[in-house]
Amino acid sequence: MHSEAVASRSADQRDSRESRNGGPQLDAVSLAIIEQLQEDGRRPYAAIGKAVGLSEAAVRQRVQKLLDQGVMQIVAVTDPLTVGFRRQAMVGVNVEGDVESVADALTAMSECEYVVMTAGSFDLMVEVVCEDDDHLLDVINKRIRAVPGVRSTESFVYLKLKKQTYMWGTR
Amino acid sequence: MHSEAVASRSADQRDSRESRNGGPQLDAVSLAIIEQLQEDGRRPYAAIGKAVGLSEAAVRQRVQKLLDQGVMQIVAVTDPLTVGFRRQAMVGVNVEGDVESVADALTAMSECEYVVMTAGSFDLMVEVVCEDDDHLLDVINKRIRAVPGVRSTESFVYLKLKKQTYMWGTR
DNA sequence: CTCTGGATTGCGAAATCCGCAGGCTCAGGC
DNA sequence: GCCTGAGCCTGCGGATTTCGCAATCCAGAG
Repeated sequence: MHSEAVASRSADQRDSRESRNGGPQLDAVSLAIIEQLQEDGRRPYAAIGKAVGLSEAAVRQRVQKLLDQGVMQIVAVTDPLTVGFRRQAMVGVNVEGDVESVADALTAMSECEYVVMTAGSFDLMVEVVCEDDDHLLDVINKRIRAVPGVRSTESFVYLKLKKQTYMWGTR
Repeated sequence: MHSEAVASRSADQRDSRESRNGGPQLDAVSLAIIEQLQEDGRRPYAAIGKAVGLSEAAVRQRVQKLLDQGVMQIVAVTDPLTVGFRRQAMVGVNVEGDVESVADALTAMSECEYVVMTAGSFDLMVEVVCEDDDHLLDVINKRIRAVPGVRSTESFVYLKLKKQTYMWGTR
């Protein structure tokens, strides 16, 4: 019962996307479903179906597939300050040797919330979340710098978080 | 709706010791509830209640309060690469004059997912999410650098996202 | 044309969500 | 002591949602 124009356009996007990253294809309907769940992760399937033009069962099946494929996850996110983590920092890391193995080592540390390999004057950027200054100092100087291959680090302690959204996939 | 509540809540508060904790303190039970919802944002209230030792209705009331207070939000999060945003970058910004007004200007840009004021060799760090290289180039060189007060920028283009968790409040 | 595999739909049963009334505890005022 | 109100929890019935499954649709291959 729904728009065939959307379906044909999604075929084009599927081809171009798949050639880039080989990941699972997302058509316009799945994107709309994700958008709904980015507004409210507990929105009922029937309400989502009404919004995107699908039956409740179809939405449920697609959501389950998106979760199984790891395309999205539905989770609670919190403001770190209100749950007792008073010090955050972005840490730029320079590596000699294999960058990926260093990234894996940092990924294994629970204080590292966010690890990304970058091009530029840093090889890695890492966001660390700590309870206080001592904890932060310990993580940066004793844990991160102790990883084999880490040549140097530069820290940017957070003073104020101005914006943090989860609207990936929309716009 | 108001999905940026978490970040915007602490926006206009200063260095009062009390306001640093932002909202209300969380007891162990609320923390346990958050932990449950960080594993699965759609977990039924009854199952959460069984895990934390509360009735279904009590869990429901607490969750609603945590959402209303902006302590947490339940949302779908995705890997930007799999939903069509192929270029991301962290941008360090140096500012002359009022840092906060520059931060507000960047916050208003939809491509800026994440804006934080920092101490260190950058005054601001901004995460930018774009569809392609042209888009990224345009945002950095034409939009960000055009903001009054921006002295210089340095970009770190993302090569590979290694870790992205939402486990704040656990550990 | 037929067949096949994937996606969607409809529907009944089970589970969950929701609002509300009532009970319990703890401070604070009289 | 006694009362009162706020805050939190529990129990419960009805409305809503989720779940599993069989049937249907549809495009593409043979």
